[in-house]
Amino acid sequence: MAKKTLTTLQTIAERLHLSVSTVSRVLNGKSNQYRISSRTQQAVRDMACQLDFKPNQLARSLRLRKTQTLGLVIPDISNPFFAQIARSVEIEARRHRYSIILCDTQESTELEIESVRLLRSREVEGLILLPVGQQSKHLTNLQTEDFPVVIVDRFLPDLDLPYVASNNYRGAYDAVCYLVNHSHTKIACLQGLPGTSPNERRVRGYLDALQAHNIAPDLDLIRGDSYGSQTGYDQTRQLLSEKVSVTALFALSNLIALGAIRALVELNLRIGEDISILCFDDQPYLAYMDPPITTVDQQNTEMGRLAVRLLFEQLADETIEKKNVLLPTKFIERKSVKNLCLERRNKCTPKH
Amino acid sequence: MAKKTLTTLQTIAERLHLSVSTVSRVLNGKSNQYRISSRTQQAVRDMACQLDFKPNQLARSLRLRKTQTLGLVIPDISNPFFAQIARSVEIEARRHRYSIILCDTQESTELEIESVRLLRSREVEGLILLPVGQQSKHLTNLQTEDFPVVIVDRFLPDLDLPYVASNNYRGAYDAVCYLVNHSHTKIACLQGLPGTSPNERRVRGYLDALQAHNIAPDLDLIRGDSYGSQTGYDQTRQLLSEKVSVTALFALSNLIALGAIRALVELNLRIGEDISILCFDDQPYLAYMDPPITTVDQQNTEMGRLAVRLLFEQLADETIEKKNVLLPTKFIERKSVKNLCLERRNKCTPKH
DNA sequence: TATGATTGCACAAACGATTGTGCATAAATA
DNA sequence: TATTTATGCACAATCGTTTGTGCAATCATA
Repeated sequence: MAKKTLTTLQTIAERLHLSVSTVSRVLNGKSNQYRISSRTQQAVRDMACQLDFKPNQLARSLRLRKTQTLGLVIPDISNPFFAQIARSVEIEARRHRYSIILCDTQESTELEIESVRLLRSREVEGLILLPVGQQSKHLTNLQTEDFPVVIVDRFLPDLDLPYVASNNYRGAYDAVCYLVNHSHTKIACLQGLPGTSPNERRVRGYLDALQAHNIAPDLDLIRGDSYGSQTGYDQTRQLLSEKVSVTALFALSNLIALGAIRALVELNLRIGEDISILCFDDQPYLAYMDPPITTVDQQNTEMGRLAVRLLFEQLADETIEKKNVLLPTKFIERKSVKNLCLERRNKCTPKH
Repeated sequence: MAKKTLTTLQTIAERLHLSVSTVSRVLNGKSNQYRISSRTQQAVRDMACQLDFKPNQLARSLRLRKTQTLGLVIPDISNPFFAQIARSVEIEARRHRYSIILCDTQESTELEIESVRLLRSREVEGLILLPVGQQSKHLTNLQTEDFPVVIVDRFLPDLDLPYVASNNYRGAYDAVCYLVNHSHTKIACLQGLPGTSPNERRVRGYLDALQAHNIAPDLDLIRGDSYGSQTGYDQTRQLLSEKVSVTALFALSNLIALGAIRALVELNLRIGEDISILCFDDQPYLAYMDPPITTVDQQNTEMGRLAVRLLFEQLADETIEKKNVLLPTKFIERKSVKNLCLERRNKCTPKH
């Protein structure tokens, strides 16, 4: 028997010969404020429980102008890096009794635009936005209209919105220093999507680290155009057919590394011996590869949590100054980088 | 300048000296039905565009009793297996102009109960539910109240709700046949969470495959109690310290496999040589391990898509008979299983 | 016994959209 | 010209909540 007539305040009110307002007040804990007798209170609560009353959040939100909902816009939820962030966002939001509407933009700016519009149409109170990152025009609205939003991971230079991201520059800088300290000088950089901030910052870190060690960067060693594994594979094959002298690969994402590794295996190159590799984004499996891959880990969980926290600060206090946060990365040394010459050890400190 | 007074139908109506109803009808394409002059139509459209009118979906949903929203309840969105399903659910839902409210239950039945309640309170039109899977009491409500829902991955025996899952039995059966055909007889089964349907079906497939080959199953070779990597590690160490004769490990999830692999490496056992391993859930990285791991792949994307499709069938036609779907798995042969004896090759067909 | 304070609740207006019905004015027909 | 029909829109109810205000009935006080 489907109970098709859903329970509302009205249902309860009628059964008890009360008004909806009274019922509402009781269930919202405003009994004292409005002097509802404890007999009535009990009756209302009992009936609500008996009928399994679930308040209609739509009506509530409409009236209150508060939806207790955040929008989460993400380029690809199946990417573990993003999924980890999504998880901590959801958990942190739930702690505040907020729900998450999820939009996967499939790395398409068009879908991103549509998603933001949709979410605003659904009256989310704020947005956690992981932008595709190559365009920002559509986001300036958010800025000018002062809509609560926190940008995560990829931020956009000409946009003054609060963001939280890894300190990609520093992470890359340190990683390359590590390579150099292991006597690598011919280091290829397998980059992700050019024009996106993590990529640009990492490339910059790569270049600066080289220069800090008086190694003239060879721009031809910077290859690639996406964070995916196919790029890693293609570029590695291409590169090694041209530049046989490369001794190390610096992959700017774990997927790129995965592709590169496949190429290396096909080329019968032993990782950590014939060629070294080091990549961004630690993932559980990287510790189990043979050899285990040395990585630059990002604090994904912290990133999500912090984003939500910054967003709530905006919601609570509209005049708060917009903060930007760069989270430190963590270098995880494993066995994929060979020390070419144990003698040589330089000091290494970043420029910025 | 924050435009704090948001644009509503009223705003447009006032500016044009029209009624809200007229504006609403124009924007909903009912101009002809209600004979709105084309001059008025144009004016309304222009003004809506000029003011960047975004219809308040709350109000709309409340009135229409349709939220165009589905709830997605998932045990752990950071698990790539679930994340892939989530992605295809989101994409398929969006194709139908539906949004997804995401709830991560953190593998807790309690949070699952709370989530279902919350989502119903938010008036989602249906649920895609990946249950924690060991309790079903709280889900019988959905059944008796005839609330649209599709269960994914883990289904519950005493619950008559439509589900979509992999054919775990067949997948496991085939996998074990493969092991047996490679002359393994001492095969350990590193299981996931007992009591959950995928686990039970896989274990059943494992047992049946052994018996089909006249190998008496040793129940002591079935170990473990969770889908995580720690279990894989612990159980593998424990097992190999007791049962040195085991020649192959059948891991019921990729994370379990990962843990097992770590243990094997620590024990200086060469995978595919000293010991063989085979696992459920293909993931990109498994092809890049050394050696590449042979797996039973599940059609995650298809699972998500199908779940949404079944849900929409329910929404469209309430009298439709509830379908259950088992998707075939795909065996992916790589190099982690050694053929102990090239001579021996048995025929192998499943019992069910 | 008036008067005032207190108790306990109901009425009604919002929130922003949709939609059945009604009512002018204009055009078409008799 | 009188009547019908068509045109073009407005009015008001509704979805389920929340909340400011009002108003009886009861109680305490003078």
